[in-house]
Amino acid sequence: MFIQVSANEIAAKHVSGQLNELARQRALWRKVKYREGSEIFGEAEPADYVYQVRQGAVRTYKRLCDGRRQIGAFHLPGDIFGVEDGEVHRFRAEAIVDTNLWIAKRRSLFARLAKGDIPAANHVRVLVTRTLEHAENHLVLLGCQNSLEKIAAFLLELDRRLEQPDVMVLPMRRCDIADYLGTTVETVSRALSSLQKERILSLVGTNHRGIMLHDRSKLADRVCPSPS
Amino acid sequence: MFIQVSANEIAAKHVSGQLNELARQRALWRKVKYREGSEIFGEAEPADYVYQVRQGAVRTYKRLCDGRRQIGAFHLPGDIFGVEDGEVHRFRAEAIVDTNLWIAKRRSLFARLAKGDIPAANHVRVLVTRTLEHAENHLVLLGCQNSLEKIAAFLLELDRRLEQPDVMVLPMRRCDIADYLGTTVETVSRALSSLQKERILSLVGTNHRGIMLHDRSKLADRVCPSPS
DNA sequence: CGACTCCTTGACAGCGTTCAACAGTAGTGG
DNA sequence: CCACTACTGTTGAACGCTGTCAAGGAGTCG
Repeated sequence: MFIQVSANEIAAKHVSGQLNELARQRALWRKVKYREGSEIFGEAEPADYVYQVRQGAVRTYKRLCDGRRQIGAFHLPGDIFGVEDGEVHRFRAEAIVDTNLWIAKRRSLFARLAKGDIPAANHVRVLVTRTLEHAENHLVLLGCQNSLEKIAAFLLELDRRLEQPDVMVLPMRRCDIADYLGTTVETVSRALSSLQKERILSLVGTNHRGIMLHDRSKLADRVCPSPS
Repeated sequence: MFIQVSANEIAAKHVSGQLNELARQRALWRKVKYREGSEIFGEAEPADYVYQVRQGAVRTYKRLCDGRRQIGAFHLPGDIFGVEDGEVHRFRAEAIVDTNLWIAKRRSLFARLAKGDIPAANHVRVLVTRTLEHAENHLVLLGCQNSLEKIAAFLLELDRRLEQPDVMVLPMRRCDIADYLGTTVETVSRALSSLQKERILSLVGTNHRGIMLHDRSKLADRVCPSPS
């Protein structure tokens, strides 16, 4: 759901043992490239494949009839997405930047489930559960947090997943962040500027896609941890 | 996630075949009663049991350190909840009113998974997937909808699940609705009053817990459907 | 009856959205 | 090389939705 930018290729450490096992059987997987902005699968489309990001980044989202959009997750190198229990996808998936994926026929995977392939079944359950856990935390963020807290939580999560790089380079635009956090580009921009004024971070590079965190503990103070 | 109020006992039609199969094996299940407001399980507590609502209603939620609360779901008669893939619960569960549950030892269920009980594994996957699907729709509601749309969506979902009763009686308080929708009691109250002024619904009964929908299509106009 | 809880309503302020203008960069073509 | 366009992000100003605070009504319970 977050970005791997410090390295373009996925790092083995980011793939759990179980996922590794699932992905290791390369006979199942096929390589596919998607250009920036192109659709990987649509909402209510048949869920015929399972995807793993190798390079680049993916956003999954739902859209309301009047154009409003809610991004459910960002998928980064190593992440597996598109695993559904039903016949169709409930989200639309697009490449945020030029992206390389591995895709696997879903039927071949589910055929193994039907045959009683317990490890395969467990893998699917783990993947779905991980997705659920992320969605649950996202609910709290959308329902309880104000705009500064949302941005802080977003940055900290990103920072954690990238293992605190010196500079994290966001592959997504401000409007993607806004639609992920349930706010607007202007609010995202103002929050980042505000944090920069407080010397908590620096915005660097083209379009300020790069972010340097100077004071992670101050940033953490801005977001309320989940346990009561 | 919504309330069964027209009948106190669960109706068979509300339990899918698969869930029925899981629940039918009563040898596994034990009956437990919870008083209004009492805790069924806590956040980060060991997930030793699986629960099915027989009578009453349950809320599951997370709380931030300063007291803010996000209700993830309401569980009604027939609903199974507390199924986790990990060792601990990620939500806290409380009885909204006096509630009767059936509980099953989780280990006995997961023992069957480990032994290669494919139907049992599928049941768990279906349950988790159903929870995920609800959470995904909830994300859109929290991230994209304004207060009137949230209330309208809430009411319509409730109405659908109750199969359009003449009067639906909410087991939850306004503050529960507010924390479910990411808003406040006052906003919930104002939205309901506003819809009543427009003759779309009537509030009846003690504490206005009863709601009669007069014009479901007008109410549906208030909420934007998900497909683009 | 009094105390309590829950809900509603009003007044007001503030956060965040909306609208608008502008800066910086990349890409294109003369 | 520069002009032009397109795109992204930033910032300012004004508005409005929603949160906050406060008061009061209605029902419940001891």
